[in-house]
Amino acid sequence: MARFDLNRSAEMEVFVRVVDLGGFTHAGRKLRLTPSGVSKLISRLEARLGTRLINRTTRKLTLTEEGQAFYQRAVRILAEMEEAEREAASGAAPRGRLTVNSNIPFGMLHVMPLIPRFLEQHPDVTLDLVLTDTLIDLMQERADVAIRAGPLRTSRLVARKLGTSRMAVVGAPNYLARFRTPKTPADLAEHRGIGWTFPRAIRGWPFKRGDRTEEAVPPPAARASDGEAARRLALGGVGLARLALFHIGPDIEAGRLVPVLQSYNPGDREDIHAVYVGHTAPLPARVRAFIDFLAEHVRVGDPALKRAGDGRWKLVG
Amino acid sequence: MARFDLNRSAEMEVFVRVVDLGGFTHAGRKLRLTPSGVSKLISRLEARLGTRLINRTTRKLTLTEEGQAFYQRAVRILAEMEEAEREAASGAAPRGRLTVNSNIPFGMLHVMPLIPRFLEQHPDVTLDLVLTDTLIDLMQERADVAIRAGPLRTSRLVARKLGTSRMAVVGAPNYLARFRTPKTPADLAEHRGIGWTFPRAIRGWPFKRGDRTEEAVPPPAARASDGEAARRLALGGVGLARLALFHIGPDIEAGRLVPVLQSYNPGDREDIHAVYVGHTAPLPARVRAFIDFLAEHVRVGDPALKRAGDGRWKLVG
DNA sequence: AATCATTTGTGACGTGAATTCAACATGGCC
DNA sequence: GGCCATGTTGAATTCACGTCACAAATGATT
Repeated sequence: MARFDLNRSAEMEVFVRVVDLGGFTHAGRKLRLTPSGVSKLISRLEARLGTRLINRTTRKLTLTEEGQAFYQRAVRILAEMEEAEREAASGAAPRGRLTVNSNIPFGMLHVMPLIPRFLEQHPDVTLDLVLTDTLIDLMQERADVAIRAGPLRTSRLVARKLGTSRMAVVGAPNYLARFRTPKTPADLAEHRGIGWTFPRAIRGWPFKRGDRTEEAVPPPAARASDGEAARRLALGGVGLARLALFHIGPDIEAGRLVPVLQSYNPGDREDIHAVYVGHTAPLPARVRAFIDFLAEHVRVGDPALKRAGDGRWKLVG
Repeated sequence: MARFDLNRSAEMEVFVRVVDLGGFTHAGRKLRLTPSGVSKLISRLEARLGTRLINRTTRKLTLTEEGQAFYQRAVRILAEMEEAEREAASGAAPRGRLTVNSNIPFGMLHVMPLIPRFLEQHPDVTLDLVLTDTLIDLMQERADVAIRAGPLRTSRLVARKLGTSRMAVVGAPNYLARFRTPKTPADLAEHRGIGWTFPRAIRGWPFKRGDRTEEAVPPPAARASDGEAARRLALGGVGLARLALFHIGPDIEAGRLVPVLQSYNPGDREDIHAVYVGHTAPLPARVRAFIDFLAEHVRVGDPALKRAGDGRWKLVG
C-alpha cells in the first residue's frame, strides 16, 4: 500500500518551477512532465493546504498572498535539501573524519608509517587512529575500520586481507636459563606463559604433530592487554610469549629474545585483516579509500627464521 | 518519461524517525510501515546519496558522520516544511491582506460602512479597498474580489449576487429647464447625455416599449470615469445620466435631480455582484469570509419612486 | 553451547497512486 | 471572428513502492 501518498518535496519543486518559469507548460517541459501533470500536482497541493496558491488563467499566473509566502519558503527549503543531500553525498569523495582502530604492533609498525602519505593524498580527511588489541565493537566504538590479526569471528563484517605474519614463541635468555628451553610442546606445562587479558578466537598456541595441529599453552604467569606489553613482559623474562615476527624480529636478531620450539610450528601464521561493516549500503568514500590504500601499500615482510653458524637467529626473505 | 519517483521529504521523514526511535521496527510502527519497507527506504536513500548514513546490526544503529550531519539538517528542513505548509494552510483561517475592488457609489455607500464590523470579526485580516468603476482585470490588479454592477462578461470568474439596484435617468432642474423634459425615449436624441470613459456591457439605456426593451441614449456631452463623477456632472446641469437609485436617491428627494421617462423604465435594474476567480482551487479563507459577509450584510434598499402630491418625488419601500 | 526473541535484509509479487493521453475550455492576438 | 497557446478534465495505463514470507544475524537467557 502506498502510505506516503504525498511527496511534499516534489510538490514544492514543481510549484517553484511553475512560479519561476511563469507557466505550467514551461515548468512541465523543464520537469519532463505533461501540463496536465503539473496542473493536477498544483491542484493537489492546494487542496491539501486548503488554500489557493496560484490564480491562473490560460495566459497569466498570479500568486496569492499565501502563494508568495509559500514560494519564498519553498525556495529556501529546496535549497537546503539540495545542500543537505549534496553534503551527505560528498561522502562520495573522501573527506571527513576517519576512525581507524588497529592492534598495537601492526598499527605502530605498519599503519602509522603510511598515514602521512594517505593524508597527503586525501587532504580533506582527518584521521583518528586508535591502537588497541582488545576486541572491539566497531559500531560501539564508532570506528570505520579495524585492523586485526588472527582468525575472525563470524559476523556480517567484511574482512579484507592485508597480509600474513609468521608467529614465533619466544622467551628471554635469562628466562630460558632459569626454566630450561622446552624441547616439545608438552614441556610447556612446566613453563610460564604470557597470556591476554581479552579473549582470543583461539585459546592456545598451535603446534604441528605429524599432520595434525594441536594446541598447547603454558600456564600464564601474566596477562597483557596488548602485544607490545606482552613483548615487554617477555623481554623482562616473565615467561614465554607467542608474538608476530614483524614485531619481535629485531629482538630476536639482537638476541634479546630467543625462539623456541621452532621445529613444531614453522608455518605458524596469522592473517591480518582490515575489518569493516559490510555491504548493506555503500561505504563512505574515505573508508573505501583507506582500505584500498592499506591493501595496496601494506607489505608485511614474511621473513623466515634461520639459525646462523654462530647459533644466532637471523630473519631472511 | 521521467516520473517523480523520488520522494525526498518522505525519505527524510523516515530517516529522522528511525534515528529518533533508534530502530527500523519502531519507526515503522510509528509510520505505519513494515520494517522491510523502512529498510528499503533507507537503503534507497543511501544508494541515491552514494554513501552510508546508518551502520546497523539487528541490535544497534549508529550514524556515520554523514548520517549525523544529514540528520541535523533533515530535522531542520522538516520543521521548516511543516511551518511553511502550516502558514500557507493558515489561509484556512481568515488572515492576511484582502484586496477588494468596488465601484465607487456602491463601495462608498454600502461596502465601506460594513468594513469596521468585518475587520472587528477578523482581526488578522487587513483590507485594501480600492474604488474604481473602470473594468479591471482581477488578476492584474491582484484583487481578491471585485464588486460590479450590471451585466457580467462571460469568463471563468464566479459571481455572487449581492443585491439589485433600481436605475433612474435623471437631470438637474436647470438642465431640464433649458432642454425641456423628454417625453419619450426618442426625445433623447435631442438631449445631452453623460456617458462613461470605459466600455460597459450594455451600450445604451434600456426602455420598455410594450413588451420589448429598446436601447436609447442621448449623445454624450461628457464622459465620467465613475458614477460619482457622473452624478456631479448631472448635478451641474451638464446633461442626463442613468444612475443607481441608492446613489442619487437623496438628490431626487431634495429636488436636486429630477427623474425623467419614469413610465418607460419602471423596472430598470442592475444586479450587483461580488466577482472572484472561480473554483479551480480552494478560495483563501479571508476571501470566502468577506464574500459571505457581504452577502449576509449588504442590504441594498430597493425603493421605488413615487410622485408626491406636491409634485416632488419620494423614495418608498 | 544452545535456544529463543527480536531485528534487519532480500526476492517476488500485487496494488494503487501518479502520469499520460486525448478531448475540451479559455484567453489573447492578429 | 478565427487561430494559436495554454490550462483543465476524465479515463486508461503503468510503474514505483510497500507488503509478504522467509532468511540471517544478534544478544540475552538458561
